[in-house]
Amino acid sequence: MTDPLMKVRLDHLENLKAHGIDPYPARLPAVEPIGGVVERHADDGPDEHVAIAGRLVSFRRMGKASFFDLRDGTGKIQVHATVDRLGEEGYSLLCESDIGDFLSVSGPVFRTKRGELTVGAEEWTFLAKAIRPLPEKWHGLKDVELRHRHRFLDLIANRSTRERFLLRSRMISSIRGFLDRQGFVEVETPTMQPIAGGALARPFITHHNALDIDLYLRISLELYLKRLLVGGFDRVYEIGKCFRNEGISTEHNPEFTMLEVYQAYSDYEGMMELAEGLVTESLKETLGGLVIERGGEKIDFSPPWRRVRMFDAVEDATGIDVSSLSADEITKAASSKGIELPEAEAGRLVEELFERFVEPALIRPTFVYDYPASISPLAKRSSKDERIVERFELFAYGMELANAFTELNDPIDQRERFERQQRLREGGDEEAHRMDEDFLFALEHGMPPAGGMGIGIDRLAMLYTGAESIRDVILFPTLRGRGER
RNA sequence: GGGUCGUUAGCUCAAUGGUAGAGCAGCGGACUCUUAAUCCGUUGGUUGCAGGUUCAAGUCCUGCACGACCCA
Repeated sequence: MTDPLMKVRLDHLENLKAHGIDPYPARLPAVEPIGGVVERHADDGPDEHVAIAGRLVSFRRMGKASFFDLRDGTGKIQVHATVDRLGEEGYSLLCESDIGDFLSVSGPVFRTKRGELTVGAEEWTFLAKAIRPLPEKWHGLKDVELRHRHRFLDLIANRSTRERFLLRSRMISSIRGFLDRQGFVEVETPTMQPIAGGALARPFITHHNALDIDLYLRISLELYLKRLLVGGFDRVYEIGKCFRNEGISTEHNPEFTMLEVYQAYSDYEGMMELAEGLVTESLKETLGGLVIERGGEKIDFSPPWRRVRMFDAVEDATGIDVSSLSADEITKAASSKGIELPEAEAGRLVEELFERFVEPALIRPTFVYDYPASISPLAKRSSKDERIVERFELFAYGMELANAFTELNDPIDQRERFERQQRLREGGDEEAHRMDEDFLFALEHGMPPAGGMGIGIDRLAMLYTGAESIRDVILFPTLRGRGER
């Protein structure tokens, strides 16, 4: 509390109290949003009195008269204060306000000589004191670390940050609207689960004291939503946080938001259509068009989107025929082209080649379909080739946006897949899927054929907003702790 | 996990190994149509932390913390 800038503000606070003014009153005069006043007076509005409230964002003091700007969530307006109308004491107390304080003001609306819409203050009320200074008004807050660590300051100082998160919010609303109109039911399933399944990833672990059991934070929504398919919810979705105990990058945050949708009596082709419908509708609603420009490239989302088999995409990019699905052959062929691959099972090798040589080049929206069964333990096998599953991932701007499949509803095959995953787990693969008897119990009661899809909401928001890092579309991204602030 | 870069006043940024500076904010003064207000004056620093080299370190070296980007 020795900070001199805080000292000044605390002195101002004490001075308010000395004049009988509560710096943090519980009640305030009735006010209306600033945006409404601005809108009504867009061109020569009514001659009226208004009452508004907001944060003091700039001050221009000129002796016995002053201008200052108040901002609330809807807009900003200039206020004119004079000794004539407020009296010596009222005026000088008002002028002792600091940038960042909250005030309410009432009086007539008028335009200055320069045409600026202004409220002539006849009365004012102090609403809340800020005892720390706000970031500088002109250069704003640029330090990336501070912007993430103190997002509230970023939101105050940088208009574009506010806009970005408003856009994210509108995007999610439009997705909800689209799914609701299609008859999908929104549900909520457990965040803390006895077995974290539905994806291949390391979970976070926590402990419930009263029950004395370990619980995992969910890594996907999948297995509970499929239980609901068994239960008769034919069209369900959930938008919620998932947690993966993995590294952090421009595309990964330990907690992130997923949309998962399940539709009975559909399949992965139905999911492709659903993806196209969902994204194009929400793009139109939030951005007003289907073409967005990212990194100097125009990306057209007009359907239908390109579809390419995973094996063909890998072969096109590397010249390696991976359709044999033999780890030895793939490793040898890669090696002859100077590509070193880790020792792994064939499906993993294909995935590795895909991620390295294909994914970054997928700029326009593309469905990559038909994946190795070995890396997709929850997807239904292709009727043509049992080593392949009916699965696709959607890519755009080099990012994975969605993952979908024809859901595996054969409980016997599902049990075998889990058993295979368990063997990988015992072999040291921490990301392999766990055996989930409770889920199998549900499947054994019969699950309708269905298509299911997961969409990374944060990634989609990156695409919509043009953000280069996932941290720019998450209000409070995960950061390492700091001793003090 | 590896590599590269960064961290200087509340904020945005300067400073050949040689006295740590500017703008904005703040403080004092002038000013009743300003709006990045203007004019005069002025305060403000453990240069991320800990060591080392040197007559001398914000600057060079080592380690650590935090962050950004790239790679795995």
